Amino acid sequence: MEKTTAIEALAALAQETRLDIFRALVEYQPDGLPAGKIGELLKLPGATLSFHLNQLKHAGLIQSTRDGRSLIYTANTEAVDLLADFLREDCCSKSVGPAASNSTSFSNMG
Amino acid sequence: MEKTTAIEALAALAQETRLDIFRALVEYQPDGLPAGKIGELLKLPGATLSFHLNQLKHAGLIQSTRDGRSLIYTANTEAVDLLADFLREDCCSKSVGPAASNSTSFSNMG
DNA sequence: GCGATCTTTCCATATTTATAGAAATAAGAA
DNA sequence: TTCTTATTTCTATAAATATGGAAAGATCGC
Repeated sequence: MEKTTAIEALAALAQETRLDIFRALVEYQPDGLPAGKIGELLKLPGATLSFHLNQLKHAGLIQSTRDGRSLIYTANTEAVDLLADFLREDCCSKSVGPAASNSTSFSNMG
Repeated sequence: MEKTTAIEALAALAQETRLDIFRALVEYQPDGLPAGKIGELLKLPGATLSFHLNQLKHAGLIQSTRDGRSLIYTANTEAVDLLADFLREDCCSKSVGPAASNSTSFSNMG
């Protein structure tokens, strides 16, 4: 996962309203929810909701399909899994770096 | 992990400069780096660096210890692991919720 | 087409976050 | 104590993000 992609996903989830929206969509997997229902559940005015849905969509965390007058939003849980992988592997996991002077070096193993 | 704690950690990492700082500290685990060295590596003015270090510290992602005139910062990789766990488990993992009408229901298993 | 419903975009405004120079604080050295 | 180095806090400012009313765009039923 690209660093910039990860930052966008992190930023998208680093906001209470959006995290709540996303969790609601995860809860209603795999059917998803129409925008109006989300706004009803979380008591959000249309414009505010739409703004946050857009952020989540741009970050690749949700997608939408039209069903008549409604837009059904669904969570892309795979994107979250990739983000978790990024945090653990590409980004921030424990590793022995240049300045390491740890006493439990395994440099003469195998 | 609390939702608010997770949001603070997500917000802390959702910013390029801070993510870079954190990654540098992970790379220099477990010794860490003095603030000045971080600023030198990432070419950041003191005040800007200090601002971001503070954000990361408040989010529980790094900590500091004094060594003479220097403050040595170290990454708290465990916090990132907990954040990754939160994303996978408490928050956003695939699950069958209230509205689920999936055709691969296991309701009459076992 | 017209009205009703669902949702988005437009817009103004409020709030939060980032940037960085300058002054202040902390600690060791002379 | 005074100087030097390392870092933070103060302060102002710029930039990005969030909020929500009002208008506009889609879609359906009549």
